[in-house]
This record gives sequence, C-alpha cells and structure tokens, in this order.
Amino acid sequence: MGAARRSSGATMHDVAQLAGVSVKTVSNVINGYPHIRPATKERVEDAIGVLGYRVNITARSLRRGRTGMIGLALPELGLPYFAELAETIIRVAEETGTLVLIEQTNASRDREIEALGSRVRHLTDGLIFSPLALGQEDVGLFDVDFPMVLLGERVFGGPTDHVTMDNVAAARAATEHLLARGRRRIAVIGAHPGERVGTAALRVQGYREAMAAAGLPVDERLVAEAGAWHRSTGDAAMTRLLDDGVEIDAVFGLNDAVALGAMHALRLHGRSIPDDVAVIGFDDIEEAAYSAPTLSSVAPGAEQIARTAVEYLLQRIEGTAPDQARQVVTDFSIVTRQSTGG
Amino acid sequence: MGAARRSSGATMHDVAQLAGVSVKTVSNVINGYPHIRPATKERVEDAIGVLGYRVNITARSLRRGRTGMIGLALPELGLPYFAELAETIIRVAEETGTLVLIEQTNASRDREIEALGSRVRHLTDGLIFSPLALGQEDVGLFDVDFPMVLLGERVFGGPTDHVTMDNVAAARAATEHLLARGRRRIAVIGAHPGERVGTAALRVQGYREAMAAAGLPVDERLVAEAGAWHRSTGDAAMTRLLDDGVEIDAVFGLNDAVALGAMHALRLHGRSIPDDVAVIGFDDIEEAAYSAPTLSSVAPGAEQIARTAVEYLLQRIEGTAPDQARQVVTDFSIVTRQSTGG
DNA sequence: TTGTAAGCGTTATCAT
DNA sequence: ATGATAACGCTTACAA
Repeated sequence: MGAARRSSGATMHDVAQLAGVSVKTVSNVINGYPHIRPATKERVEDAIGVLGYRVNITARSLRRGRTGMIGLALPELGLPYFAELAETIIRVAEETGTLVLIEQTNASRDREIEALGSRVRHLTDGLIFSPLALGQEDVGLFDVDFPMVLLGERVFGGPTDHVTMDNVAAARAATEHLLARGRRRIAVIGAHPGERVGTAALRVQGYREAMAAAGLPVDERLVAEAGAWHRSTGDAAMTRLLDDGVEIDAVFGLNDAVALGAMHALRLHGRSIPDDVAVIGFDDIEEAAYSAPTLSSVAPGAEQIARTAVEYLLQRIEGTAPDQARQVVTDFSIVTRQSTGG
Repeated sequence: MGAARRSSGATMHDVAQLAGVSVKTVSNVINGYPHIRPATKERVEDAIGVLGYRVNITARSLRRGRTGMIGLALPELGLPYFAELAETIIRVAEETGTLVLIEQTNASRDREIEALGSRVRHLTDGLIFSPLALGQEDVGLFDVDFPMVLLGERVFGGPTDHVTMDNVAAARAATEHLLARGRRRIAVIGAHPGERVGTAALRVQGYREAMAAAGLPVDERLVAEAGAWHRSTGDAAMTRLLDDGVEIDAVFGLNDAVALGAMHALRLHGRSIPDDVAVIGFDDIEEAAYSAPTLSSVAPGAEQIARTAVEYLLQRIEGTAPDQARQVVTDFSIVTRQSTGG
C-alpha cells in the first residue's frame, strides 16, 4: 500500500518538530526565502538531512496549481526522429527542473484529439504537441485554454505558439541537390495525395517548385504515396515504383525512414546507389550517417526545435509570453553523404 | 498563472452544487461506487457534462497516496533499443491507465544513483530501472523502499524483482551461429574489460564458451572494447581491429548499434559482408531488418520484457506480489539475415 | 442511498 | 524573522 512507497515517511511537520520551528519556516528554507536567520536555516537543514526528508511534489502541486511537468504528445518513440526529439526535449526541459510526460498518439486521429483533452492535461502545466493526423480543418480543436506549443506543419494560423521549419524551401533544396548532380527522373516517396496541408504536401510542393524552376515537367508516376513514414512503407512504395517499371535516377524520401526503406528496395532490385539512383532523405537521424551507403539528408536542427519549444512553453506557463501566438521557423541544412555521391 | 491551466475551473463542489447532491455522491459516481440511485447518477453525469468537469489527478493522488504514474529510468532514448523498449512499456502501461515518466541517466553513475533517490520518486508509484553504470558492487543501493523492477544484467541477487534474459546462452547461440557457417576468427565488439558482471561480461562469456566448445582458442586481440554501445563506438573499435591487421572472418557485435557501426567500418576497409566477414548483432532493433546488408541478430523478445516488467511492478504497487524478489528469464531467438549469409 | 467532516502535505496570508 | 491557520480538490470513515 501507500506505506511502501515513500523513501521516508517524513513530512514537513516532522522536520519542523525536530528543528524546533514551524512548518512555515521549513517551507521557507526549502524554497529559498531570503530572510532566515542562518542558525535557523542550519537547524532546519540538519533536520532534513537526519530525516532524509524530500518534499512531496504532489502536495506542492496541489497547493501551487502547477505540477512542474509538461506533456509531450508525439506519434511514437519507435520512429527514430521522434525518439531523438523526445531525448532532446527531456534533456532541455530538465535544465529548468521540468519533467516530461510522453503520450504516444500513433498518429491516430482519435488519440490526437484525446491528447488535447486527456485527464493528463490536469497533471501537466502545458503541452508540446506534434500532431500527424489532425490538420488545418481541425484548427478549432487547437484553441485550448492551457499553454501549448505546436510542432510541425499540420496547422497554421492557429491560436498557439508554433515551431516549424520552412519545409517548402528545405524540400526545394533537397531536390535542387539532386538536380545539381544531373538527376532528372526524381521520385518522391511519402506523398499524401488527398492532403492539402501538412508536412507531406509542403515537401512535395518544394519538390515541384524545384522541378519547375529547372524547367522539368513532373511525371506524376514519380510521386509515390506512403501513408505512415516508416522504413516498411518506404520499402513498399519504392518496390511498387520499380515493379511498375517507372524510370528513375533519384529518390527524395520525405523522411529518412522512408528513404532507408526505399534504399532497401532499390538494393533488392539490383540498383546501385548512387550510381543508378541517388537518394536523399529528410530529418538527418543518426542512422543516416551509418547506413550503406550513408544517406544524404536535410538536417532540421532538432536541438533548436526542442529548445525553442520548451522555452516558449515555459514562458506561456509563467505568463511571460506575449499575448499573440508566436511562430518560429527554424533553420535547416543539407548534409551530403554517399547516397548522392558525396 | 494557475488560472490558465485548467480545462475548466470546475471542481467536484461545482458539480455537486449543480446536481444538487453532495461531493461524496459525485465522488461515488466518478469512482463507480455501485449503490447509487440511477436518477442521482444521471443528474451527476449531466452536471459533469455541462461543466466539462475532469477530476484533478493531483488532488486525488495526494489523498490516495498513489499517483498512477511509474518511472522508467533508462540510459537514453537516442539508443534505438531503449526507444523501442520505452515505446512498448508506455503502450503496455497505458492498458491499465498507468502513465510513464521517463528519466534519462545517460548511463552515468551519478545520474543512476540520483534516479533512485530523486524527488521524482515521490511522484511515481514505482520504478522500472535499466541501469548501465551501477553494478553488483552497488547492490546495496537497490535495496529501496519503493516498488522497483530491475531490467538487464548489472545486478543479480538483489532485493527487487528482476527481468533479464540468459545472456550467456544467447551469446553462445550467436557465436555458434557464426561457427556453424564455418567462421573461426570471430571478433567480439563491445567488451568491457575491467568488468566482472554486466551485460558485456556475460555476452563475452557466452562467446568464450561457444569457442571452447568448438575447440577453438580465443585470440585475445579479437575481443575488442567499446565503452558505450553506440554506432560510433562500434565503428571505432572495428576500425582499430582492422588497422591492427587482426585476421577476422566474423564479428559478433554485443548490440546492434555496435554491429552496425562495425559494418560501416568494414565497408570503408573494403571488406564484403558476409563473404569476407559475417556479422551478427544483438537486440534485433528495427533498423537491423533494413540495413545493407540486413543484420542477423539475437531477438530478446522486447514485448515480453516490457509486459513482464510492467505487470510485476503493478503487482508490487498493489501489494499482490509475493514477498520475495522474483527473477524472470525471458526468451530469445536468433534472427538470420544477410549479414551471416541468411 | 447519501451527507458531513477530517485529512493528505504543501504553500500563502496575515499576524506578531 | 517566524508562527498559526486556512486553503488546494479530492477520498473516505462515520453518520444519518
């Protein structure tokens, strides 16, 4: 039962009693209140040491109306990009003593909606949310009354702070990278055809812009769908393209996982990378530096994204943020590796 | 401020007032107390709906002495094995309405000790702990007075439940897998020389046993150190071996990350896999199925590990576990892929 | 079947 | 500089 779970049953009262002061004084010491006689402070600290006292965060949260935790809702930790993002966010949040509660939505619409209204919201001071199923048409859902920072490109012009990157420009740069290497038949893997907004749409748009700027028409058979951006779906989409006999000399994977899956399919079909087909991905996950061949990619500056998201959220929570929603566009760069002849 | 963080300021009192009942009755309805008049129940539920009331978990936790959260202390989410483990544990825990708070220790001794006594312990009902720095000599530290389940092979015979696998047998099987394919000069990447216990020591032991059983002496130059098991350290260790001119026809990476790093180094040195050098890893992370060549590996049954750990911990928390510490040895299997000619 | 009231461990208000 | 005491919102004896 409850008895088993405390590192020690000591409460502030016990400390106060042992130190011969009131609980208020103990509280003052713990919270760094400045006007305390050094002798008193020392007595309290000794008592804390003797009893092995630790503040009960639950009680503090109830009283303060703040828990010191923030939520992080993302699709799933099995996707390397999100695992690396979570790692960074947890690390950065910790610098301010903030704990992170991860909620996996599996990119399901229902679960993303639930994340916005879950009982967990009562347990966290705010939310960093990376939606993958909800989109512009759901913009109303994002008008919540708790601090939130949105990640990604599913929703624009909403009422919350938003950290994103210029996906169109980044995708244009990735495509230009392939064009500059003489590639003309560039397939895109990971498109979401029905979709008007969202990461996929923006990256495909960047691709189209680069092709147009190069005076190349886009063969629509080159734009391959892949719903969830996993290695397996990239593999499947690439396989379809190859089986259909579509002529290809380059692949732009809309993230690294689909690019890696596509490389897998290319190998199975005996295409050499980059000689027959050059490949570039997006996200620059660690795996990209160790695949065979190593994978060129768009590096989104994950640290900057994480740091900005946490900082903005904490400002909202503390009420030090401006009233109107902020939008941050983070930097990106192209990392050239073997898969594009780097 | 606090005002901003509630989905609605409604408390149980508000609900009780609107429904014309006492807070006790509202509480009864929420907690599924059976003896409530249907009409009353309905009135309460209506009021809850009208006010958009949600129970305040913090208040409930304080009163109940339980938070409904468990901690998960692991090295870092950037390591695919731990990311996949965390994903599974979060998913499994959710089935019982349990939330998971992840703490990253970076495999640092100080941070692992801190995880055992952190203020967070007051916020969680128990801990699933996967230590990497603490070991047998620290067994005393694991004698904590909160529910805990230990993962991995750093500590045996401790006072807590322990979920592990037979690393010696698994490593023996991996080595035999290579021996069966005619390999004789089998390098091990990822040894921790000074260490007597721990995953590395056990897996190296399994390797030695298999070599001995095959009547082969172990050339100590084949046992290569790699501190943290990352792609980068596997790469470095393999590079060292190759530069030293050690003759090698197979590699046993003590986890998949070092195996993948080693493959990277082998490619740079022009060795073909598996023709010149066969490679097997350990963990069977998703990446192993998509690398080039695909990587044979020891699959530890992550789902079983996660499920057992959560189940045991919840039993401890609920007091339905037997007094004495339990030890579970989970199953493993060898997955044969291209890197060993599969 | 439902209500009253105490208390979980803190912090905050107001005295002193 | 420190102390008494009332909240925070909920659960739970105990009453009715």
